[in-house]
Amino acid sequence: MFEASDKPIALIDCNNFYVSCERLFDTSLHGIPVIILSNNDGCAVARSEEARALGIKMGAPAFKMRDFMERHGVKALSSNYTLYGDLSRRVVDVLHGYSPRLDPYSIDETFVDLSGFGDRMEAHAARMRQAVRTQVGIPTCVGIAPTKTLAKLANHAAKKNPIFGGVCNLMNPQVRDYVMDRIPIGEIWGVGPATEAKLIAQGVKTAAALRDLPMALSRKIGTVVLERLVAELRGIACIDFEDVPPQRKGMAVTRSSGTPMTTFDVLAQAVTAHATRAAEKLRQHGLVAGTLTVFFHTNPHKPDRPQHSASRSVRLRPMSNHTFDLVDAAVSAARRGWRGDPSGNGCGYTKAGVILDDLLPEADRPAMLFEPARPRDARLTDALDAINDRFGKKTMVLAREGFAGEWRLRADHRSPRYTTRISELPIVKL
DNA sequence: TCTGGGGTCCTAGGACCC
DNA sequence: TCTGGGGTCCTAGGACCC
Repeated sequence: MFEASDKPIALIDCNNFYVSCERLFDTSLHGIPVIILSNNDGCAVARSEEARALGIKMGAPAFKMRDFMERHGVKALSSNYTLYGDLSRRVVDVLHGYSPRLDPYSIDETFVDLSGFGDRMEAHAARMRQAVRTQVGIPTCVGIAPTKTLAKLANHAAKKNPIFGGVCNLMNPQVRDYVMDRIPIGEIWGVGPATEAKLIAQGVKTAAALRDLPMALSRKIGTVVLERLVAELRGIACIDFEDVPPQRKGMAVTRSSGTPMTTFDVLAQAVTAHATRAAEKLRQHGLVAGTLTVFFHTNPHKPDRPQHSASRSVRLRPMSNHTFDLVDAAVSAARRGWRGDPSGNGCGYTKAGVILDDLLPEADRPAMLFEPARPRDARLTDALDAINDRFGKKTMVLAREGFAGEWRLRADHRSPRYTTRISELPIVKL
């Protein structure tokens, strides 16, 4: 019924991507421990090898390790997604020269179809790696295997074990067995903490042991998801190679606020800003949305304080990507979820967001039997986008959003947007 | 005595990923 | 004082229908 695949898939993954991006423009960051902080400078989302060696964990809250970082000379930077996104695009541009079929998976990883290269696939992968290194400046590792899950595993091995020289090829069953015997299940793509605990309780500890788990048992432990994963480990491809990106299902703009939001007015400012940004993103992608959800909640890390969370959805009819439609819907949804004492003071919400669902290409938007008497004018959003594109984000905003930005986040240590802002270009001194 | 069964759709919540 | 943001997929359970 299912056949083991013999088509090689490569996964090329950038090493410590965010840190590597920063190091491209600031050589003083080489050889020292560096971490990149999440939005709001909250916790570590990327670490250099040196930071890893110090034991700094992914997701570690920054304020708890301030002393530790000072003692060990750890440099912390705010994240600069504009820069990372641009460099990511450049990496994919280079990869296009190495295979006709690419499946970009995340900001720092791309699956590459290597079928047709035969015995030369390893050498080809090494050249591809070198090209990214010299043309963009980012170090990478490559894993090759017959399924995506095994390619992830191969990539992991290439990163961990210098013996592979940056390219680990698991097309050979003997090499594959050797590696799988040594990889703990927690490192496998798709095995999170919950599944890991269940498997260990069953005595399953390595990738090889999971591969050999009977299918029926794997389904019992982790539904079809785990069953599929076991098949992938056996070399049976269950996760498609997607060289044309599928239609996206949803889109979200959510932010923590620098200070807790205690009045409806401030919450409405934040929600207005998020809905405005969500509308921009829709238009950039040429989409319209059919459902809008607003949520907000208090700080879950402070269980001793009063907690409240709310989520309200509205249908957008007609489906829309117009800033005014989305802001109207979002603010009225927020009002329905708002809970405050009689004087209007709320709980102190620390996070709010706008989520859009039922996305459709603008051209496929269904016509309404009764269109609104005065449809929103697209020329207005065109002008808005043109101005903000030319003069920078948030040059023009709705008054409702305000400029005070009591809810706005911190990013005290962000590096310049070297490659996407003329005013922030690096300066070369001769 | 005995009170249907099968199907669809929607939503909330869990798990996982980077 | 201070703990990210943006996604996907799956399941269970309720509402509803005939």
